[in-house]
Order: sequence, then C-alpha cells, then structure tokens
Amino acid sequence: MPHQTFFNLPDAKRSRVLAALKAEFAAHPYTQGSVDRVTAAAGISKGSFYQYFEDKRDAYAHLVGELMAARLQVAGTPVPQAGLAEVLTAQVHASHDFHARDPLGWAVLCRAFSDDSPVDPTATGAAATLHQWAVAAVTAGQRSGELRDDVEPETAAWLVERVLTGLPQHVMGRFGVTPEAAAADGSAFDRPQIDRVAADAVAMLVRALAPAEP
Amino acid sequence: MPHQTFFNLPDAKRSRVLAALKAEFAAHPYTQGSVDRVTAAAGISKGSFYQYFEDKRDAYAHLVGELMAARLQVAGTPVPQAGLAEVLTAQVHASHDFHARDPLGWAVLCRAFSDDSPVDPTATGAAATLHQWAVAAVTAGQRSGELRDDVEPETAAWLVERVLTGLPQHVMGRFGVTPEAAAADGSAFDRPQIDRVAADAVAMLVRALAPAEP
DNA sequence: GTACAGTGTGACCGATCAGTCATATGACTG
DNA sequence: CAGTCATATGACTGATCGGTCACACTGTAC
Repeated sequence: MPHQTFFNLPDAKRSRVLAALKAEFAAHPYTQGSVDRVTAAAGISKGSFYQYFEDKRDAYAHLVGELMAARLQVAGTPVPQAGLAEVLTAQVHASHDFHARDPLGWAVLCRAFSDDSPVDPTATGAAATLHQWAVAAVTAGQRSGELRDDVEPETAAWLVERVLTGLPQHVMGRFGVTPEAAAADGSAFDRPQIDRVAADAVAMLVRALAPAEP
Repeated sequence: MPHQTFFNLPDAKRSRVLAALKAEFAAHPYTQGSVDRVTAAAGISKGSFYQYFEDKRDAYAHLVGELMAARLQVAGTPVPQAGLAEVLTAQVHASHDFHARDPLGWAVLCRAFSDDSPVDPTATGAAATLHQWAVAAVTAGQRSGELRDDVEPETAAWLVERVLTGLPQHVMGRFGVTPEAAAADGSAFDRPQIDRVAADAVAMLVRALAPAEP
C-alpha cells in the first residue's frame, strides 16, 4: 500500500504521478518498467517516489488496483438477470468503452493479464470479485437450466474469461493496431470488422455454454 | 540464427548448452533470463556463448524453434479426417504427452505463449504452420457442414487456440502445480481432476463450433 | 529568534546485465 | 620447428536498475 504521503499530495501532483505510472506500464511490462523513467515523466525526484511508495511493486499494484476498480465500474458487477448472450456482449462492450475512455489504462490491464506481473490481476481485490462473479453467474445459470450443467462451473467460467480477456489482444494483432496507436487514437477500435470478431466470439461462447438440445 | 560454431560442437556439449538454455527459460521469462546463468549451468565461458550465438535473442529463438518443432512432431499436423472432438482431444493429449516427455521444454513454450517474448511462437516457422492448419481445419469443417459457418474461420481458429494454449497454465494455477514442480515430477498432471477439466474444455469447444441444430 | 516535522532532492551504492576483446589453447599443416 | 586457424576464456566495459541517505527547504509552534 502506498504511504500516507502519497494520499496527502495535491490532486494535481498525485494524478501526474499516476499518469506517469500508467504510461510507463502501458509501454513496458512490469519487470521492464523503470522507476527512473516514471519519476522523470512525473517531474518528481526519485527520493519522493520512495516516500510515496514502498517500492516499485507497491506502485504497480496500486495502479493496477485503481484501474481494475475503474474497469469494474464500467462493467457493472451484479449478476444480471439477462441471458448469457446479453451479459457477454455487455462485457465486450464494457471493454470497448473502457478502452475509449482510458486507452493507456486499458493497455496496462492487458499487460497485467498477459505478461509476467507481480500482481495477479484476478486476485487484486476487485478482480477476484470479477472471477467469483463469473463462477457465481455460471453456477446460477446452471441451476436455472439456462446453462449446460455437465461441465464444472470453474472450468466454464475460466473459458469465458480466457476468451474475453484475450479478445482485445487478438483484434489488435489481427488488425495491426499497436498498443501505442490504440492509446493515441481512441477510435482505433471503431471498425465493423472488429465488431464482427467480437460478435462471433460471443456467439461461440454462448453456444459453448448452452444446454444440450433435447 | 546460431553461428556455424554451434553446430560444429560435439553433440554432448551442444546438448549441454541447449539443456542449460531450456532450464533457464523454463525458470524465467525471456527478459529475466540471464546469459551468465546459462553459461555457468552449461559449463562454458561467456565468450563461447557469443561464439555460438549472435546474442541472447538468437539463442532463445533457436531454443523455441527447436521446441516448437518437437511439439509439432508429437501433435501431428496433417488435417485429420476425424471429427472435431477427436482432433481437439488429440491436441490436448499431445500437450500432455509433450509435457511428460520434456517438462522443461513444455514450460518454456508455456512462457513463450504467455510472457513477453521477443519471439512470437505463433510466427516461428513451424507454429505459423499450426495456426494455418487450424484455420484450414476450421474452413474445411465449415465446407463439409461439420462446423457452423456463421463465424469467421480466423476467429473460430483463434478461439480454439486461445483455449488450448491457456489450458496448461489454468490447470497449473488451479491445482497448485508450479512449473518447477511440473518439470521435476513428470506425473504431476496424472490426475483425474485434470482430465476432467480438459474434457470439459474440449466439450465446450466442440459445442461452440457445432452447427446450429435445425 | 529556535525547534521541530513533513516533504523534496539527487548523488550515490551495490548488483546485474548483455556484449566485447585481448589473450590462450591446442590441433593440424608444411 | 614455425605458422595458421578455429575455438575457449573471463576480466572488463558501459549501462541500467531498484533502493538509500545525508542534506535542504518550508511552514508552523513557541
């Protein structure tokens, strides 16, 4: 956890530090991220950095935690009563919205899920909630007969999360959008082809979890 | 590409070097892997290392290429005439077999797919073939009516690969098997629970790609 | 004025890293 | 023997890194 000094900071300065952290870990995976570059970008001294944070990991964990919270706020956690297709589509759209709102933050979370991160984003408080929510949603769906019940809820939830979390990177790779470009151009994802990919993925997930036809 | 000197090496020494590389990049992601540790483990001097390889990346790329080739040999590339379920199950079993045969190599490939690798394993010659094979298999299945044709083959192939490549890490995380433990104990994956997870995943993939019931 | 507390600073430390190079070895040639 | 060539070596370079620390600045209390 960051030291109190960090929270005592004037808002402007604190958000400058957060922005610098975000830019750094959007451009580099955790181990490659440099405290020196962060302090230079934030316009603070290295000594100050270590008065704000316990260490590099502490700063990174705080950043990821904040971003996960923001991401979850966009997505909305409560188990909805809608059908699975609607829920999944909403998740995909939430990812899209979050990217449009905070492209750098989105890139950081992408990395946190794929690179070697000292912080397991699925264990970072809010996101553990996300996973439990997914498992709960699947279990509930199974009980109501809306979802097939011949697979373990854990496995089903994993598969859904696995596909959803990989989707952004897949479309980026497939359509040649780099994280930097995506960050610079908020509309880089406004393409019908990309919507098509997302729709296909959702359709396949829905079918994967649908109960067997009698 | 490694220099000729590497291929001139006596078999024993060359495989010592390869084994050291494998152990290093099984234990650390690429950026964390240390040439010093490799040379120490292989019992060669640093100077020799740089007479064998252009640089660290060259050695890593060579290792990954070799492992991908070995992995593909286990899996078997030709488009089989069997149903999708059989093909996918065979892929999962191939992964299992490869792990049993070469746990360290398996860990390296796991990392190459998930960590920040300078070598895109899906572009490393043999593995590009794997992807093309997957796309071809899906396209063929669509044409024959065995697979649903309302989704793009690229997207369907990606989803399948995404799930299959993530499966090992998922079961490792879920059942508390570390890469080191898996490497040390070849039978770490011989558990009925794990078979269950794999079977569930395959079942969901099959359903995801099945044509709509009339 | 002095004293103190909170905060800012950047030179510095020790470690690690990829990569180089002058030198050494030893086998083979004539 | 001398000469040549491929190979082996590890001290060294230059850079980066996370993290520390003695010191400076500022404002408040007395």
